[in-house]
Amino acid sequence: MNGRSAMRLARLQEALAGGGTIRLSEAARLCGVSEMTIRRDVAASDGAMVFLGGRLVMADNPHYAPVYSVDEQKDSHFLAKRRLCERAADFIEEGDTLFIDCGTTLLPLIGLLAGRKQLTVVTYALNVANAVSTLSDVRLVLLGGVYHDASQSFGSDGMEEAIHRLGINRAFISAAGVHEQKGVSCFHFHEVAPKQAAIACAAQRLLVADESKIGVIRPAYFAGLNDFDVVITDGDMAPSPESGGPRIVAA
Amino acid sequence: MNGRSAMRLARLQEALAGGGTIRLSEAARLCGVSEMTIRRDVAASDGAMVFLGGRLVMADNPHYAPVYSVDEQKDSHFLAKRRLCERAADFIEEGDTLFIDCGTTLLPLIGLLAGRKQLTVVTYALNVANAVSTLSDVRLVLLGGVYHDASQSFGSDGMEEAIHRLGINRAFISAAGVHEQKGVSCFHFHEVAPKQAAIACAAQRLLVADESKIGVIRPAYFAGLNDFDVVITDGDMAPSPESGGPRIVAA
DNA sequence: CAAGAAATGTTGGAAAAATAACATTTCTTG
DNA sequence: CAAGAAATGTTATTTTTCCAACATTTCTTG
Repeated sequence: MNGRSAMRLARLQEALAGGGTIRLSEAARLCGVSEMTIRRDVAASDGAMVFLGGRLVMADNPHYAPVYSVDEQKDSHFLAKRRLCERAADFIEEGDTLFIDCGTTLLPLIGLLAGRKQLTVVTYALNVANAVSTLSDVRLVLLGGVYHDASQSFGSDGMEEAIHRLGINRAFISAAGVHEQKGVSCFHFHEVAPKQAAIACAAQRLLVADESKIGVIRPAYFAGLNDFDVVITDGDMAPSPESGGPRIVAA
Repeated sequence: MNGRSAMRLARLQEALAGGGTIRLSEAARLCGVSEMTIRRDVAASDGAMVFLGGRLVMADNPHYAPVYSVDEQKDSHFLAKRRLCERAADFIEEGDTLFIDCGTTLLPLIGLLAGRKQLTVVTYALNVANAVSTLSDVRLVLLGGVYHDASQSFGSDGMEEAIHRLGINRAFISAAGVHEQKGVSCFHFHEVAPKQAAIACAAQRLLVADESKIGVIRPAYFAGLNDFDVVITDGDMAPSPESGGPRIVAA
């Protein structure tokens, strides 16, 4: 890549910063070069932008929209997650206020909310909020704060309190690690407070985790298995022997 | 459109709810029909989804909406807004904490923040937050609450207080109406509180409005012209005669 | 300023996507 | 269940996008 090429790329990236696409022809005109040069610029760049049917788009940085793509196997567990979310959606009732955790596990759940009546979704995740914001008939409450890139979510001091002020029927919680003895954990410590607050005040607590999480321990512990009413998973989990443990739903 | 077709469309829409795209071939496989049928489904539908270079996308996904488009003229003021934002960006200094208002006027400003050091952006708008979230070197604080579709922004009781707890150097405020006598106004009442709070505590207050807003009055009044230190516009605005009025910057 | 290198433009053909036309299957309905 | 209609599949054609090859221009550097 050369200096002028970098300038052009920066200019285009600027134009795309607010989202959206630019036609190749317009990009060329905007930069005062031929279309071929724009193509070459983009091809030689770091992949921040890509062409999609003659239009220039910001590449799917995971910060925005995860691409559903089976053959490209970007997310090998997508189909599993979808199945899990279908099971999870069965628990939802009309008029519910749902807490939906961050991560990609619960994203397919959003699609299943379309058409349901009188739902409210509470979340602290940007990707979840974006998905819900497109559903005109679902109310969205986003718990704000400082943005954390790694988990596409927000954290703040007041979040715990904010959650307690809401009446949450069902909390759908995701996790990076689920261990029979060592409990449920995630990667990022700022997720602990909102997760715990949601678990503390929701009428029903549902843990959703695909098999890759089962038997795994991650740095930030946030709950024991018994803190959940339902565990939805496609992994190996022995049904609780004694009463009092969560109900295990296989997907 | 027929029943099964509607089912397929719903299924695809579900898959796209989390954002992203589906290849035509995958969509066909997902629905168990040929690619041609999917094409026909989408063509006969209400336009909620569109094809973009062999991929299916939600039409309202701002990530894939055409931004700069001469023939499609979706936003005739795009170039003007870009110019305004270039002027606005001149005021930004290293280490600043910026309040950025909702709407589309200030969106091009985000692109101009890339590469600047030590910036923090405070906003209550989802589209602004999405744009900022892609900039790895800019800190983002999103003020959450209940989502309002019309302005793609959030509103909550505690927002005023939350803003007052932040140290804001510069507030970039947009408006739907700017009137010499009747002051500055917007469409939605929930925007009034955050705008006023930002104006109240920012060290520098900048109003950014293209010519279509000048001389216009909208339902929700939120400030007088004298509450601003700088007004950046490409419209007709007489420079303040007496001292004390805002500095007018033409773009 | 000449020679070489790098960048950009132009052109033509390969690949992919969009569309049209027609064949086949599936669904109604009497 | 036969006839017609609707839906879907298949194939061919057109259009568009993509890419490689070569031509031209612009930039370096001695």
